[in-house]
Amino acid sequence: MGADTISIPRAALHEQVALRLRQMLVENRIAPGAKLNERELCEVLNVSRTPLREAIKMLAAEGLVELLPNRGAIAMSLSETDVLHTFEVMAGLEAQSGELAAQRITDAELAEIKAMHFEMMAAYTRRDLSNYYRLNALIHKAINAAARNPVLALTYTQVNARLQALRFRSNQDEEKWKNAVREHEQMVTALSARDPQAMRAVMLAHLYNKRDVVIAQLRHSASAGLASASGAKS
Amino acid sequence: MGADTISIPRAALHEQVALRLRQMLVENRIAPGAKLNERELCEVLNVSRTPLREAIKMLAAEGLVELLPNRGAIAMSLSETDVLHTFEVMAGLEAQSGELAAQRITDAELAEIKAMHFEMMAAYTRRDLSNYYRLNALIHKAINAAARNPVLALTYTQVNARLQALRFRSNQDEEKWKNAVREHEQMVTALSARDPQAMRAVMLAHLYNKRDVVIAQLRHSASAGLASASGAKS
DNA sequence: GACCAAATTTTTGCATACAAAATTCATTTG
DNA sequence: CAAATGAATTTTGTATGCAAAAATTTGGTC
Repeated sequence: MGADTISIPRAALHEQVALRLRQMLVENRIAPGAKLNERELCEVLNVSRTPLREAIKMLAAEGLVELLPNRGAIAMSLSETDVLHTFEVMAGLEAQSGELAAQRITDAELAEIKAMHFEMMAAYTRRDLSNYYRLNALIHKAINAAARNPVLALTYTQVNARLQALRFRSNQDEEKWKNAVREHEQMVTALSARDPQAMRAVMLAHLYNKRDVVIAQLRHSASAGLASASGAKS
Repeated sequence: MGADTISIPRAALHEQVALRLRQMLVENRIAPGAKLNERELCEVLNVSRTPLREAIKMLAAEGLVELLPNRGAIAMSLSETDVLHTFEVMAGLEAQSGELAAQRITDAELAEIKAMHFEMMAAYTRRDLSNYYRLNALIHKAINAAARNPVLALTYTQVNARLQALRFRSNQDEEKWKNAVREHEQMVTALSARDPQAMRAVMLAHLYNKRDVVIAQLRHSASAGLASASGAKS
């Protein structure tokens, strides 16, 4: 995708608005199921309704908000079933991404991934959750890049966007974390061996474990008394 | 304006506009790489610029048009590389869809797919291309439905939308067609046996063969002298 | 005759205005 | 007092108007 000409003057207002709305949704500054009031958002973002509405339509196409006829838009809210479905797709995409990466990765890319892996191990050893997550995301991004398929990368990004909202920084339990780390080691091994099938298997297992962690946390935080205003449909 | 508004317009205008634009793009009534002139489209569709622009933003998020800053939108055009990448993703999605379908399909769904398969075989025997394609699409849709994952189905639809424009005029050669039919038979077999791995393998092979057919036709029609205004960047 | 520059026309982008629908609130009635 | 109904307000949906940017034409110069 175009990381090319970053024109200084100004980048399309509706694009900026879409960007900020995405942030607000992902950071849960707009609660799932909450209505997106145009007048309020106009004031907050200091734009008129036209670019705001155009941005909302884009987010709707991305699946981040839902359009209700004559009733505006509401922030998407994921039921547990939705999360399961989304992870199922993510697992397939990551598996393919890993499979392709094992076929196409360059020595330089592999070296960089190994380096990041060691950094991540350091963060893990220190129980430095913040850096662990940062490096984790970077590694997955690097694997994606090594797959050399921009359509796959875009699809991955779009599907992943849905899950970003429930990516809480809370620490997972020790054993699950240990498993995740071991899976990352297996990734490096499979990539080094250029073994697509091994890579696919590791990625699948990794994503399904991630799914279990998220689901467990969902259930936990749901029972933790937070007013579950989940409109959960679909 | 507004003397005779054609239909019963009380159903989200921008949605209707998006639908019609999608049709026009998929049917190549708007050439790949061509500029989408707002004033013209407003007249053709009998709407003002606001809902038209909202629809265009949706199509941009779907990847069907490309937004150029201060220069409007152009119809997406796929380079051969883009087509290869897209088919790669489609193959992964269909493979997963088939795999899941083999695990989850009901007897009733399977029976219906078998019935459609026989109908398709009839169309094949008669060399009735139109009905063959119709039934082919229905079968793939049914497999998707049997996978019981709406997120997967949506992702599939979105990625597939890009290829619809190409798949329009594709009469394949006899041998390739025979292969496709054999693969469809293998699908029915794998589904009947509830064999996810076999299903995955068949779907992968099927999609990659489809890819080859499309690429071959692309090259053929490209050399056939039509001045292809390929913009194609990604 | 060709190439370049300035002015005009188009076209896009954003803001505002108007209309229809939905929500809210008050009044009324059983 | 509660429920229902209808008016007032808010909110969404669409059209139009205005400013800036791009495309096009026109005029001039070499």
